[in-house]
Amino acid sequence: MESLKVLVVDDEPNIRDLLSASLRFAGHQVLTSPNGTDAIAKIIDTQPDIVLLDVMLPDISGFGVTKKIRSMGIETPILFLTARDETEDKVTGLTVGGDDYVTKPFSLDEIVARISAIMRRTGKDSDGQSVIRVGELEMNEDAHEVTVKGETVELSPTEYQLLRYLASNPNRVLTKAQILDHVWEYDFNGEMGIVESYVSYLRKKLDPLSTEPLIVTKRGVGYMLKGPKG
Amino acid sequence: MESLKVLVVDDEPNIRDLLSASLRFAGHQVLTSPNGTDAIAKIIDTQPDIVLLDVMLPDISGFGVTKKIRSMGIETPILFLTARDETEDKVTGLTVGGDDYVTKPFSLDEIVARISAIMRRTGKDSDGQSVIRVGELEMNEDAHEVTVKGETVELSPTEYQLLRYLASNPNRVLTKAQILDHVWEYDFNGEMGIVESYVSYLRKKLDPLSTEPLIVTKRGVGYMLKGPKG
DNA sequence: GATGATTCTCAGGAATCTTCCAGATAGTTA
DNA sequence: TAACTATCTGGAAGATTCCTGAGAATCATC
Repeated sequence: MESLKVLVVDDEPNIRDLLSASLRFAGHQVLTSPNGTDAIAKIIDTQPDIVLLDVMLPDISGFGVTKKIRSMGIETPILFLTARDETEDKVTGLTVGGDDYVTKPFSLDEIVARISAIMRRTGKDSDGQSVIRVGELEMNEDAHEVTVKGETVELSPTEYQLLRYLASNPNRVLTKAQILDHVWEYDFNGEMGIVESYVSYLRKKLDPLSTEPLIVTKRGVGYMLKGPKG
Repeated sequence: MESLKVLVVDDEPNIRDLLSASLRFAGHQVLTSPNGTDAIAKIIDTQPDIVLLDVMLPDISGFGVTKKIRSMGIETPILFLTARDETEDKVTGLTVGGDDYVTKPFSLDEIVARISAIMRRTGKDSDGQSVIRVGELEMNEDAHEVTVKGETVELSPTEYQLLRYLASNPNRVLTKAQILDHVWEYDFNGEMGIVESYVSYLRKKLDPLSTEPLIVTKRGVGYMLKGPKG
């Protein structure tokens, strides 16, 4: 995916920083805004490619921001950030067009994936690839479908996210800390042993179908998804 | 790697000196700071390329420092230093973006390697090469994979670190004392005989694949990794 | 509500790694 | 050649890391 101009709107500095760092690292240009009024001004002013918009803002709600800019003919796609307890009905009404939403707390990997999905749907992503291919493994992002040598594999949401993170970084060792930070929600405060458990789950599902083990353990370092020419 | 401006933040003078000396020797420009407040000021003031940041500081924690500077839009990558026991459950959020962490006690070689890795990932390293090549030996830093004449060799963490140190200084004799200081953790208080053991382990794994012995003994001096034209 | 899937923790056991030791080997000096 | 020293290497104890099954808690679905 090419570089995008992303506007992050959230009143919590922690969330803004988390997303800024992550998106900048992914190669995007990031602008931030702490409230609705400022956000509207920045959207008009800087014309971002996509807006990450918290629904609950101190002044104007994310809903209000959307109405405002849409009424001005600005069609920038929006990825809403909502608290989990806010009713789904309220949110689904918002996600017209290419928009989408994620619930807090989210995982960073999920945000990046959703942004890619939106850019694909709105056709603003030139080299948009919805299929991740690593050797015998294939992940169809649109269909959320995983196959190994053509055989479909059923994965739980967390399993899918873990595999996507590994498959996005083939032939590169990822530490358990990195995996935890990318795949699990940012407020997860459990042990790193859960990564081991999920790697175990994935292996049990994937390895029977592949000719050689896909996920290799680098003892003392982390895990790596082995691709061709590795 | 070109010369970097590195800020070392730790309240223990020993650690600061250890890292300073090591990084200066590696050709970097080093600044130090004993606490969080001073660190924030120095980061703003001097704009270092990377910060080595102890998590446990007398005033503001490493996390606090990170939040502060990130909220000011400073995206300098951070390498966190954490005690082993305080880590396991608190890793979440540490490795966001280009950041990384190492546990105390660490080995100096590991610090240098991690810095290189971060610089490669954040693209601030011009001649970023993740592969060390010495004659028939090849070390892929990303995959943590070692090959001799194309054949893969499985190494334990310590074996890998030792070989990396040797391979980073080809055709140059390294004393056992130097090797201990660079490869083993700074609080290691065993004998130098362990270097002999590990050299032996490496030879047993590497020599069967190479056309001539890779590691040569300079009796009374130390060891040397033999490269071409050596 | 009931059922089943999913997430997460925990603990035993397996596998690997680190470290030390001591006897074997090889190089050096008298 | 003999004695001495440095190095090599196999073995073993102990520590660490990883794997995986079992079960509790939570969530989703009917």
